[in-house]
Amino acid sequence: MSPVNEGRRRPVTLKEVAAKAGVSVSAVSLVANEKKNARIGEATRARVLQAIEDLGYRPNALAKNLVHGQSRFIGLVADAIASTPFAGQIIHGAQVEAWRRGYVLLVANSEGNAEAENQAISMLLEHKVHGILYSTWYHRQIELPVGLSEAETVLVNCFADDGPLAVVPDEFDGGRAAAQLLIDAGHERIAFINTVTPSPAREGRLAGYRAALADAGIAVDPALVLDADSAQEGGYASVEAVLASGATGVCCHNDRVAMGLYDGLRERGLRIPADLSVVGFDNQEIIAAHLRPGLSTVALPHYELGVAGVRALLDGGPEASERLTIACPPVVRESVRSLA
Amino acid sequence: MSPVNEGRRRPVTLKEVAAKAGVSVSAVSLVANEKKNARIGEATRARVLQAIEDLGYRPNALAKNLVHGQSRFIGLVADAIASTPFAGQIIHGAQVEAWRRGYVLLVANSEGNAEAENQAISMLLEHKVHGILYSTWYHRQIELPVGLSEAETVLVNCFADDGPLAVVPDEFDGGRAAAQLLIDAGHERIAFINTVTPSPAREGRLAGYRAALADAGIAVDPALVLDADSAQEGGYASVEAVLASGATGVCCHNDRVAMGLYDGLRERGLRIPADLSVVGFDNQEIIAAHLRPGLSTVALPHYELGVAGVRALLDGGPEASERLTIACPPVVRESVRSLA
DNA sequence: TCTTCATGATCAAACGCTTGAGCAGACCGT
DNA sequence: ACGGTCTGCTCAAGCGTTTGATCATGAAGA
Repeated sequence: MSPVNEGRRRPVTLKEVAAKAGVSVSAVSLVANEKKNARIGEATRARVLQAIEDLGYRPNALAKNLVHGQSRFIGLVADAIASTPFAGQIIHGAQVEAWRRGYVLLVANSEGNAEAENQAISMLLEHKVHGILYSTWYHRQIELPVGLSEAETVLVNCFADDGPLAVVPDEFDGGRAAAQLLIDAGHERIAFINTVTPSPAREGRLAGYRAALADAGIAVDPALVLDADSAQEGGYASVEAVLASGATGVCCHNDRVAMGLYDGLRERGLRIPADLSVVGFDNQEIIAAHLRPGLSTVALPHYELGVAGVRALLDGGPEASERLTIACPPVVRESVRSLA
Repeated sequence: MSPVNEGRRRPVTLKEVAAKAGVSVSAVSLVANEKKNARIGEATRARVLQAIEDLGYRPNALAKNLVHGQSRFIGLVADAIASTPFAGQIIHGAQVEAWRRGYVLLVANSEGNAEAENQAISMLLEHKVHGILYSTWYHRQIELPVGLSEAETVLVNCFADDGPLAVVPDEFDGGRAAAQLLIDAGHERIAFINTVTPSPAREGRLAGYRAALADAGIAVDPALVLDADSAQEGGYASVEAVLASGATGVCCHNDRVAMGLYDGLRERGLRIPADLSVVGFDNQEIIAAHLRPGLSTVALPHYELGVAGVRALLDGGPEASERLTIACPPVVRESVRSLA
């Protein structure tokens, strides 16, 4: 057995500490938890502390929870931990906030599989989680899994009819912010490459774009709203249309579309932002920060969604069936040319 | 209170089920767990099952664990859940394998902060995890956090001197596979853009590349091994050098470098793979699959690392201080031109 | 009729911890 | 000298389970 594998016997219990210190279990418990109004003499306290130290005692969180009738667990079920950094950011945000309040995250992923999902939820319930955060990697409407009704639930990045409180990104505001980036730079003919798959992102961002133009006194030309697949290929395929539209700037449905657009433009020998200003959406680090030129975009607040989710769960937050929207802040890089 | 918030009172216990069914707690326990050699009559069993159903009883996993003296938890500490999809894939792999064996993942992230990390480990220990998976988002050597010695540990995607068993990607094999992709296509003058920061990836992949060339009877020309920053910018900056080297194919230290290289080549009006064949490393989905043309690369087996980590933890696996290497399989797309 | 002996179910202890109640002794005031 | 108050600590019940030991019942075997 290697050196590092030493010392891993059965965990030390309160009882053992008590024996070693020559006091009762209660006394040790009192000392270990630094109970305010526990009356323990200095000498005894010191002896107990010493014993705890010597034995390397670690409280048993499970037993503690049992006594208190409530665990310090928060369950988080995600549908796609692996595929994108998005879920990771939600997890991270939830993690940090949960910890801050003395809670621990129990992570389960359902990877789109309904059965796995039910199992996951069952498992969370059996661990008597304080509540459950149900999250999706892209903002969408969901069918609420039945098991969820057994626990306090908050939906993160998704929502359901008649469902519990949902924490979602403010797509409208994001769309507006994206367009505003171009408007502020003096653009007036601004195209919008939207995705074809219906979603809150599709409708919300477009509406935001329209609102921004309207507010700026720019007429919304339907010819400037283009359809495309929401991946790189879609952006690439839209180059012709964008150029034909006579736009000087374009908002893309997401960063991947923008990336495809970059490719297509470059192939035609056009430069960004000299020949066309481009704005993305999502602020997907690996893309946005490293395209040439850096892509100005609007961030999807995944981390904040996680934080807000935990907060809503623990604090009660707004009533069920409501939506709590989180702002999508613009991120300025170099893909927008100022016409001023 | 909304409809979905109903019915969330204190969880139903065995005792309540027993009362409802008119039997003892033991009987219910026996039925609920389908104990093989428990002698319970058909009638009673049915009655109990009915009561369980009616009351919506869920066993309390915490209490179960208490009795058994061991929890079904596996702790996973990661250093960068949020930033890349890599950690997500490790988590996912670990999740799936843990579940398969009836374990649950307790995820903690340290985000590089030593104090947070110690807290995280403490928390895991207090929850009496069965073992801990300590993972990093890129393959590297680490200083083993002290707390880890208190639990069975497996390092994932990292290793330590005198540390516990480490599960890591086989960089050497990966480097070889990358080069082989070009060799098989008939290339003989193959460049290698390596990173400048020392790491197992840097040394391992290069060694693999050399070995592949040697095996193919191709002399290794030091002038073909280039240095670059390991992000898009590095690849972009290497274009000149690669072209000057007279190489017909190039292995990049990672997909991001390849992405930068794509950019640089395109700016010079050169086509991939017609003018230059490119091979990446990492198989970062969002990049590799969507570049134009699709990037042939070598996959980093993060998912498998997670799976193998859990397996090693639960099955004992090889001795401590050893390394378990996981293969990096090539992923063929369209960035390599066949010279045959 | 009186042991056996399955069968069906219950008892009670234990897991590690918390906590209100209780108890012995020291100290105070009268 | 005696009740009262404080201090320092222990008791014991209880959290929701599991499980080996135990017990009551009726049927089979002698």
